[in-house]
Formats: sequence, structure tokens, C-alpha cells
Amino acid sequence: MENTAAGTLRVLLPLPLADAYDYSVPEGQTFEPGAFVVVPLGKREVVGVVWGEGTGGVATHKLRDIVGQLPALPMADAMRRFVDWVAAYTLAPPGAVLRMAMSVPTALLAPRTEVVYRAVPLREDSALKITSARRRVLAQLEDGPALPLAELAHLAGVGTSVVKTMASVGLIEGVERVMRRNFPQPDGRREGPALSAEQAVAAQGLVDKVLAHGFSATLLDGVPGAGKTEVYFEAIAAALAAGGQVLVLLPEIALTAQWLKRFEDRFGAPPAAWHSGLTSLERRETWRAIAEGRVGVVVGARSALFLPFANLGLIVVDEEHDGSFKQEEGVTYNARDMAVVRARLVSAPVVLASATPSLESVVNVSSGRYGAVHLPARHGGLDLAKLSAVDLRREQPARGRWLSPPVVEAMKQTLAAGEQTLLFLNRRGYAPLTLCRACGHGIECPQCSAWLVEHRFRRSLICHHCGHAEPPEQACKSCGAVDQFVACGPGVERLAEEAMALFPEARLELFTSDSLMNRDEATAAVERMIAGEIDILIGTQMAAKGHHFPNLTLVAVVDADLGLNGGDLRAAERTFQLLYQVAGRAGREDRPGRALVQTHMPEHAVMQALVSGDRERFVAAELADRRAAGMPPFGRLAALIISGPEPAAVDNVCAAVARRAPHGDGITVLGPSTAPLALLRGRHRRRFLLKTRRDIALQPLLHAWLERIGLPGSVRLQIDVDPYSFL
DNA sequence: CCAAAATGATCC
DNA sequence: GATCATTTTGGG
Repeated sequence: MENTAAGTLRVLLPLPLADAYDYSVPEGQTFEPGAFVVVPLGKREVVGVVWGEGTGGVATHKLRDIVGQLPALPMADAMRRFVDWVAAYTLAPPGAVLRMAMSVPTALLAPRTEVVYRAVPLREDSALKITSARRRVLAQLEDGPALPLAELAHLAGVGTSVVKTMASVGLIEGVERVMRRNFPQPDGRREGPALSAEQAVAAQGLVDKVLAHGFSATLLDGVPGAGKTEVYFEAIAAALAAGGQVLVLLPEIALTAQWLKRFEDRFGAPPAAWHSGLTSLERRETWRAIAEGRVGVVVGARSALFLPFANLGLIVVDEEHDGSFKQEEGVTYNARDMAVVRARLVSAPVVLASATPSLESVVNVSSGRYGAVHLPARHGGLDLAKLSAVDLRREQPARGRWLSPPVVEAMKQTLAAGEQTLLFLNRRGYAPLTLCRACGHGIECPQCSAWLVEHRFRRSLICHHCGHAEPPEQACKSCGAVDQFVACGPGVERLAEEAMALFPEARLELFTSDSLMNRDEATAAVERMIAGEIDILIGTQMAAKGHHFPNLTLVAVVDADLGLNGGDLRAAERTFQLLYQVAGRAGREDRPGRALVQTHMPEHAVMQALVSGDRERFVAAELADRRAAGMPPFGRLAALIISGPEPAAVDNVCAAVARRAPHGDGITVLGPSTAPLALLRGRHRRRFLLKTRRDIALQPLLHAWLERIGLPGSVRLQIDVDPYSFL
């Protein structure tokens, strides 16, 4: 069988189909690779992308004609290869990946137009009357630009009908013009701020990579407050000056007004921001402007990785260790890793920045795959906040309280000095668990195996996994006892209650993703904090990222052990990263800061590393553990999650999957086991874990393993290559 | 018994 | 993902 067929093209559709489909090209027409085309699919029409020559593997009578092409720039060759690469790596259908690259369907349509009016050469013999109103219109247009109807009428001080009539009799003419939002251009040649000697060296290292005009991956590693942002701004300046576009990926919650302001101060114009808060019109304009090369810098969360850059010259991934770069639903990909792939495919440098690099990146540096640039000192020569552990076994808070005596004492001193405190607790709501005192029944989510979390502020019980909410009730569902509920454990709301009781005169504020619903309110809270209008800030990890509070001198971590339970692969690494970052919030300017970390296990390696400030030793110990266990980054992992509403059907599939499990040297399959979140959104879940030696690729094993597994309709099998969550 | 609802196959 | 044909279910 021939593998191409004259007059046919493969078209990839943004649907979860196994492969691209062949379509025939109508006589006399041509479509270039990457063209956005309309094709029939069943009884509807769908927009797809020309992916290559037809395969010829489809019976002629099934072939249908391409209907037409959309007026959008074709998808770049590198972008198509990127889509294929991501699909192959994650084992997602290519069309599902394409969907992420076509996230703004309206951007592919003809851009919006408007009619503008301009002057025409005046005919001397014209018999038309020039009234004073008409004269004002002509005067307005004489040496001004063409204007839309309403604006012209307003400026000339006439009604819109005057303008319309003038156009209809030929005194002026209306022409159609494409409406384009103008994106101000950040200026790469603008003078930057004075850098410290260390910053200048680091910046030059990155600028050299940009000027080399080829692929490279570089880790920018520096303690919090060392000025990493200023350093990678120099790389951005160099890329802009060379005429390239720049993509900056940030964790969603780190994309703050403060970051945007720093950017604008440096480059004289804001970047184009890509986040969930954009309107559909903003999306459409931004998407198109990026494709046309009219946007210099885009900053966004992981989905920005699939934007259609015309001329990408640099990618920066800030806070590269952050778990939120891993997408867990739909196509499970890690935007940090895929950013490196995308950079390679367009031959551009990528910079991964972090104060607490992921072990993956650390190993990639030591193996020589990535370069590294270090920023040793805190900008201005300050040390990190003085960090100490509070042993909760000795320094017990009062019953039903969560702040230990040393923390309360430190807060007292901080308040007295007129300085600010951050109480950090990574738990939203009032209490993580509500029990009935009479029978011991805990209030559970009806759809998930998880406790409902009480949110007093919103007067409801909420499941943090599926969003299920129900009003608090007086009677226990299990035993009927009335008013016997008791809150167990602290959440930020409960902590606020305690702090308020301890310091009734202090100005206190909660900073979490639910009490502060939107970006503007969060920005306002940050401004109040900077202005010194808040004494005690109580927050979840939202408060830990992307903010600089000059008068913050005390950070108390209320429950440092929280992330260490559950014993998943990255528990220690994640806890270290989070607490290190949180502690780094204290004492940023000319004031010394201190961080108190409440823990039941001060002897734990994570706490020891935090207290001694010896990141290197912690990383070395953690790497040794991973190496011994053959775990990432020294081995490869893929998780299979099998789920369905019927446990029996799920178990049947698990049995079939287990029967066909791959085996061999360097290959381990664990499972099936009930997932820690055994029930999620009403679906019963089982997990397998495939672990291989680093030199064995997972994807072919997974393909061979799963291709013949039949799934009853209600059962789903999700593949998670390089899993981050083990729930 | 019929009809709505669930399931499964197919789309080029 | 959407659609259509086929099977299942359930109410009277």
C-alpha cells in the first residue's frame, strides 16, 4: 500500500481521535502545511489543521473534500512538531493536544472590521452645498487620520447623519479597516537598573545564551530575594533587542500586579498577560497578535505554552519547581518540561529559574544537559531570615489553640515594633474535619472519599476535591444528635479567630484563594499589606508566592509537618521548597527577619535542612534516596488511574490490565491498589504505577500494554507520565 | 407494550 | 467531541 495519495491531505482535528484523517483537495486548489481548514466530519463541519500528505490508507469512496481555508496564518512547522511531540510523550491523542493549540477558535476567523471615513479630493465643479456642519467635518479630516463614524461626528460637533449623508453623496468616503488592538512594545534597548556584581555576571551568562541563537537550557538558581527577576529581565531585553518574542511562564498565583509593575518599570510597557481572567475578546486579540508577531512578551500560566508565537526567541520558566506547572486533567503534561521541548524545536534558549530547583533540574545540571547560573547572595548582602524550629512536643499550644508560646511571644514583639507578621498555614477554611461528638461520625463528601471542610466565612461545608458544597446542619446525619459537632484541627479561618483573640487590637487579614475571590481584591490586599495597613496576615500558599512585603519581619509556619504526611515521592522535596520560600518572605529590606517553624519532628531532614540553611546537603540526601529507590529523576514513572462509577467494573478492568502488565529487567509494575482518593466525583479509583530504569522509555511499554485493553463505557483509563500527584 | 435513556461505534 | 444506531430499562 502506498503511503501517500495524490490530491489528498492529512488533516488533524482538535478532537480526541486516534489519528489525523485524510481529505481530498478540490480540483485547482492548494493548501499549505499548517493551514487551518474547514472539513466535513459526519454531518457537521470542523476546523482542523493540514498535517501533511494524505496516507492513501482510506477507501476512495470515504474521502471527502476540504471545504475551505480560514483567514489565519498557518500553524508553524515547529508548532505542529511540538503538538506531535507532546502527544507522543503523554500518550494523549494528538487531536487532544491540538485542541490546546487552538484554544481560541474565533481568532482563526477574519478579524473584526469597522468603517472609517476619510477625505476625498474635492471636485471644483461640485454643486454640492458645503454647510458649516459639513465644513467642520471636512476640516477635521483635512489633516487628521481617517475616523470611525461616532468619533468623527463627535469631534466635528455634528450628528452622525451629517457624516453618513456626506459619504453617500461623495464628499467623503467610508472605507473598511481591520480593527486591531495595539500592544505597546516592551523596549529591549531601554537602560536597566544597576545590578550587583553577582547579578551582572549571572545576567551576562543568560544574555550569552540568547545571543547564541540556538537551543540551550539554563537553570537560574538563587536564594529568595537575590534578584533573579532582574537577572532574567536582562535575558528578555537581549531577546527583544534581537527581534525575538519572549514567553514567561509563571505559576498562576505568582502572576501578580507586583510582577507586572516590575516588568513595566523595566521595559516601559506591560507584557501581554495570558490567564484565566481574560475576556473572549481579549483572548482573540492577544492570540492573533502573538501569531502575527505584534506581541513582544507574553507572561502566563502553563496554557500560554501553546500560544502561536511567530518568532519565539526565549522562554523563561520562573519558579520552575512549582507543582502547578503539571496539568493533572485532560492531557497530563508538565509545562516546565514541555517548555524545554518547545524551546528545542524552535532553537531558542530556555531559562528555568528557582530558589529551590526541582531535583530533576538539579540532576540535569550535574549531568551537563542543562547549564547553570548561580546567584549566591541576597541582593543588598542580607542573609536569609533567621529560621528556627519550634518543637511542638515541648512548646505545646493551649488546648484548641495552634500557636505555640514562642510564636505568640514573637508576634507580640513584632507588633510592638510596628512590624508585620505572616502566619502561614496551607489549609483553607475553618477546620479540615468536623466530627459529631456523640457518635464520632465525620462529615464526608458524598462523591469523594474526603472530609468536607467547614468554611465559616461562606457558611458552608466544602469538598476541596470536587467543589461539592452543602450548608452546615444542626443534626448529625448518622446519629441524629443535635449541636454536637466539633471542629478538628486548624484552618486559616480558625487561626484568624485565635490570632484575633490574642491580639484584639491588631489589624488582621486573611489571604487565601477563597476569601479573596478575584485578582483585583488580592492586589488590593497586597497593597494594604505594603502600605502597612495590616499587622497580621494569615495566608495559604497564595501569600507565599510572588509578593514582597518590606515591613514583614516575622513568618510563622503553623504546621510544617502538613505536607510530609502521605509519604508520596516528593513530600519532602515539596515541603522543603514551600517552607524555604515562605521563610524567604521575612525581612526583605533593611530589617532582619525571622521565621519560626512549628513542627512535631524537628529532627526530620527537611526541618534540619531549613534550620541549618544547608540546601545542598538536603538535596544530596534526597537524591541519594531517590537513586537507591530507582525513583525519578533516576528512574521513570507513569501512573495509570482506572476509574468508574461501578467498583466491580473498575476491578474487572484492573484485572485485565494486571494480566498484561509488562515485565523485564528494569521494569516494575505496582498495583492495582485503591487510590488514596478512593472515590472522586462519584468514581471509584484504582492505581497502577509503572517504574522503569531511566534508559528504558515508558511510552512503547505503555502502548503495548494498553492497546488491547477494552474499556466498558463507564470506565476510564488515564495515563499520567511523570506523575506529580499520587492521590 | 412503547419510549426514553444508556451504550457503543464511527467520523476521513 | 458530536452524532446516530442499537441495546437496555422501566413504567403502566
